[in-house]
Amino acid sequence: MNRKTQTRDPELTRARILEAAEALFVEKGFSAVKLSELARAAEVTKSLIHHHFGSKEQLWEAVKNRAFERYFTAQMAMLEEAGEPDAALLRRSVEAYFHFLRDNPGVVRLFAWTHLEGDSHCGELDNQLVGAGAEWVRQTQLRGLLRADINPTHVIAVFVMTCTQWFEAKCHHQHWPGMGSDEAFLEDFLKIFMEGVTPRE
Amino acid sequence: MNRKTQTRDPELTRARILEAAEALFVEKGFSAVKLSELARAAEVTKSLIHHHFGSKEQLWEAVKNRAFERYFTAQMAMLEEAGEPDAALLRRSVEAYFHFLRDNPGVVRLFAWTHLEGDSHCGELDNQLVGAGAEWVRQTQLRGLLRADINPTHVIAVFVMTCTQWFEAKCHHQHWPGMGSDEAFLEDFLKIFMEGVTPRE
DNA sequence: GCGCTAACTGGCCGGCCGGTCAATTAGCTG
DNA sequence: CAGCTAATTGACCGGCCGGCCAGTTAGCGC
Repeated sequence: MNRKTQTRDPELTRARILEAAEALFVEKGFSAVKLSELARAAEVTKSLIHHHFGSKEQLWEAVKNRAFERYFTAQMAMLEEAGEPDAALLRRSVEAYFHFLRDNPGVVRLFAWTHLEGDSHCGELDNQLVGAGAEWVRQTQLRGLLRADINPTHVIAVFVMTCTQWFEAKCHHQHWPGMGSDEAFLEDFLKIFMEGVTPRE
Repeated sequence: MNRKTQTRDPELTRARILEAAEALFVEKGFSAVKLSELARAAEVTKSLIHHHFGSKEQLWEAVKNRAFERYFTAQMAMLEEAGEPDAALLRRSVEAYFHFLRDNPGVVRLFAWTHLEGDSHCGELDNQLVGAGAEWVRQTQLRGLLRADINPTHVIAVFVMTCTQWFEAKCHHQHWPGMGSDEAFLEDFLKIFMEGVTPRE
């Protein structure tokens, strides 16, 4: 509580570097970031970055790991407080995921950079997330509350991908004629999605 | 027909540079590409690149413009050979778009890089594409063949975004447990999507 | 064939990139 | 308080980046 008025504080230094690095990497991607500007932004010498993280690449890995860890634990927490597997749960999951991405634009961009690098690490990370989600869908299908003729993983994938792309490509489609707000789009997507996964009477 | 055995051919040189540049930019993004490697790949001197395109930035713009032009005209062609506005047309449009992206992975990656740059140029380009598509949806809604309580632009957006993200984030979700092939996913997506936009009896 | 334009070449440049290193010193251990 | 570890500094490095320029020459109009 009282500490950190010292002149040296390696943990805080690491944190400052990580913070500045995440902001810059999120904005410009790995190769467009210069260590010099990063050092300036973190109010740290370039040498300190190397001292704490070894190289630019290793720092990039550290930034990604930290961010994806946060993403993962946040999703895991949502998952655990879920209730009975039914259509309402699916709807709430979509809403929660959409709003999580809206509130964490950095994660969305990090995912995008990572995809372009072809790095599949982030995908492996949420294997159990998707696995659990798909299992719920399957159970809901068995209870007759969702259409049974659709691969449960695909159900998860469809809403994850739509939400992700909405925020990832915002600059692309936000000026399309007739395009609505975040909430208006979410509502329309849910109309289509929920109707599409619900069994006919 | 016979020409191009000459020692000089500016058009072919430009084309060679554009070709090599597109391949490299698609793979690595703007800032990770070095003019030296690009020159080597195009079998051209670095000076020649500057001679024909001015700067690295201008070359990047030229590459994007050319690619998006191709995308635009291809979509426009599809649009013109469409028939009566009904649900079947919508389904065929989704299939056509999905397969176009599958067959043009470079375009998908260029879009992704462009989105991360925050460049909205590509979005403005297909304003009329989306406008026309939304208008069709609206007409189909008026004829009672699609649900009328959904913003037509959002209908277009949902399938465009799902298709795009499927290919953009392939490395992310291709190893998810239970994930199917391109065609299996498309089929399931169409089940959800078409059912979701069709009016109840 | 003559001359002009522009395609093309090779050498060069200033700057800054990521990274290293030796020296300094704060802060903990005993 | 001594002694050690590691956080921190600033000077420095080789390499290569994007870009420039003076000079050469192919091809075309006249």
